Amino acid sequence: MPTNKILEILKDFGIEELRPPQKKALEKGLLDKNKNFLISIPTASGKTLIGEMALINHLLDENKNPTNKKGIFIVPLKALASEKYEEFKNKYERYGLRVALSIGDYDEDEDLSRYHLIITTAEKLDSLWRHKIDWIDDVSVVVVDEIHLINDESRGGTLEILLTKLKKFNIQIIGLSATIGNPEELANWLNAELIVDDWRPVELKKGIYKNGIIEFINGENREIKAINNNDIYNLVVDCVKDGGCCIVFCNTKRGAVNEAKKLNLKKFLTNEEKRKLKEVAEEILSILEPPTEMCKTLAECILNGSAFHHAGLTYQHRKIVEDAFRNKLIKVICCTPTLSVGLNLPCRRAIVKDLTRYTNRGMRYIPIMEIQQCIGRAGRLGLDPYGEGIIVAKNDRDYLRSYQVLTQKPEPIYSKLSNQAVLRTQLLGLIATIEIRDEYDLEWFIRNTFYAYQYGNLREVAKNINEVIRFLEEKEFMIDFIPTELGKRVAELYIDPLSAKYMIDGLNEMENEDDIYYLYLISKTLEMMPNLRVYKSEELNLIDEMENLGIKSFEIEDLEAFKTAKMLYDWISEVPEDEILKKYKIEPGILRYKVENAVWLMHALKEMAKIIGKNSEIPEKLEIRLEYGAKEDIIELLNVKYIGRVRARKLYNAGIRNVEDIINNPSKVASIIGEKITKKILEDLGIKFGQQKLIF
DNA sequence: AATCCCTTGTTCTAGACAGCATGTC
DNA sequence: CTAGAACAAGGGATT
Repeated sequence: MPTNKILEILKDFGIEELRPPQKKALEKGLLDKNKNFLISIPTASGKTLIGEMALINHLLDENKNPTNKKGIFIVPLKALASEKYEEFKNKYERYGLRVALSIGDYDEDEDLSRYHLIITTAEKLDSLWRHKIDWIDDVSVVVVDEIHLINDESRGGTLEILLTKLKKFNIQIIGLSATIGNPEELANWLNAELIVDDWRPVELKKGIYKNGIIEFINGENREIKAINNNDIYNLVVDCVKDGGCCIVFCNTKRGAVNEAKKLNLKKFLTNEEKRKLKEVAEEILSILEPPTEMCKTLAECILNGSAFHHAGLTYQHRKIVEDAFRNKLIKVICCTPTLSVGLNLPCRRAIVKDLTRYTNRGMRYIPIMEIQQCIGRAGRLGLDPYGEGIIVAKNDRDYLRSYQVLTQKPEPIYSKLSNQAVLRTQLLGLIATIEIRDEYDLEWFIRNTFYAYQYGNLREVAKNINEVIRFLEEKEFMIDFIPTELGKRVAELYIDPLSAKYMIDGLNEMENEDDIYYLYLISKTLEMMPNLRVYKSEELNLIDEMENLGIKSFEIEDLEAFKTAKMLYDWISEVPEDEILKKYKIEPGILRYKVENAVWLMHALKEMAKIIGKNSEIPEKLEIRLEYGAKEDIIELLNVKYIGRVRARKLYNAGIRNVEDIINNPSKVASIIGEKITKKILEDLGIKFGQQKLIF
């Protein structure tokens, strides 16, 4: 497809002129379908559009009709996938392209072969691959957003293996990356043309704030009027009173909340804004019934024109905060790294409060790349004359580091394939899908990884790999590179083989069938880490309870797993959410996250039980109970569409205990949960019953 | 004896991907 | 390498 055809399509969405990096990519042969690309340019400078041009080039023909080739767009977050899905659907369905979203908890359609453009995550694509996708040969282009995530300790290895697999096919790969230290290396490995550029649509002024003055890297200085002795407050007010808005990046959730509390901007709000903010605050309080402490704090901040944003918020909370910020109602968001990746949420002034962060190896500097991505948030196209990225330096050491961060190039990225958990999961995946059938395949595959490309010497990784291979063989996931039934199933379930082994051992050694024991088994897996912290005062009680269940090991990790199991038990016992949160000292978002993981792992445990011939009924029940957070007696009601834990409990207490009761007492049901919903439920059931009759 | 102030000790720390089933005239 | 806030506990002085 010639370039001008692409430009014509872009005009359909109002894009008249390309930006410099986009032009550069075209000049270097982006539309040559056999040429891979690595695009390393700043946030918000039009990376995605480069990927889109490549997609259009493959998916549409001269007459703007589908070519029936496939394109895949890989993003790092589910939230981002949903956002892109909506965007692409709006843009490309008019040409007859069928767009699908395929992420963990949501599938557009089981049969993705009918779609042209698939939006997904690396893990999901990997998982699809394990379930044997038959359409991979139709794929002719893959765009990988935030490809530098290959550097991520826990998830990078998966992306790397996926890319290594994709490279074997005749597929054009377009990697989109933030600015990184060693783009050449990554590009060479990908056999890709490299585009590096620092062009930005809005100028970014980088500066360090110290002693009441912002010193910009370009030499300018700006004195900040001190209203009080809170540096962040003064910086925020300085921006907000000119009609701007800010994002403050913090290194802890508590820090983000505390900063947000201190930023009272009432003085700068119009009455109209105050009224609307009140509505937003009420919306926040309506998410959870009753509202938790966190909800109340957030609502109070919002009345002041500020907000916090971190993993403790539920998705609904986050969405409300993000939207209110986009609508310029909320003037400042104090956040953890939740906002440093992905999401399009620009501001006029991005403030970095902390340069270090606590890790499992103690306090460490936050990578230059991450901070550059944070400050890259500054500058709203068409709204701000320029963006300001400011680091707050508390002392001389901070000042030096800030200067480094703002002027030096980011760290190089490194393969994280040495991560044992990733290696176990990935090698089993490759063996289960018969992509690796013997030692030669294995060696050949490893040689093609980024790891091998970077380190050359394979001796170190060979040791790791042999260990994993031995483990897989010993635990009967495979015999002589032939996957066993167990191995295949574990690969499909997408759990760490080590977790599968824990589960199987646990099921075999089980002395009783208490619900809590099953919850304990899944809490012991790596996938559930980190577990809840156990305080000294709790230890003896926990050990006591564990002994009664026949658990014999009382390492601190075991106690933590058991405490987590107890929390999950409370969840499925319908203990009110706010009570659970208080008791275990966590926030709503974290509870949801834990529960989501637990549902997945309980499903895996059920499958493990089936495979080794153990009772799978209890895990099956627990899976449903975890999903809804409910007791056993209302499971049947929960299986009915439109009935969740609250409606089910109401109905149950009123004597409606199963599907039959619903059908026989529609008016009673309607009086409890409303007529509209009852009608919907009956409609749904009617169809189901029709099908059942056919079977009889 | 109750209260207050200051010092010392202790605790705690970011984020977020993955599974589904169901046989068959 | 590259921490610092928040809170609890304890000691001593003051009222």
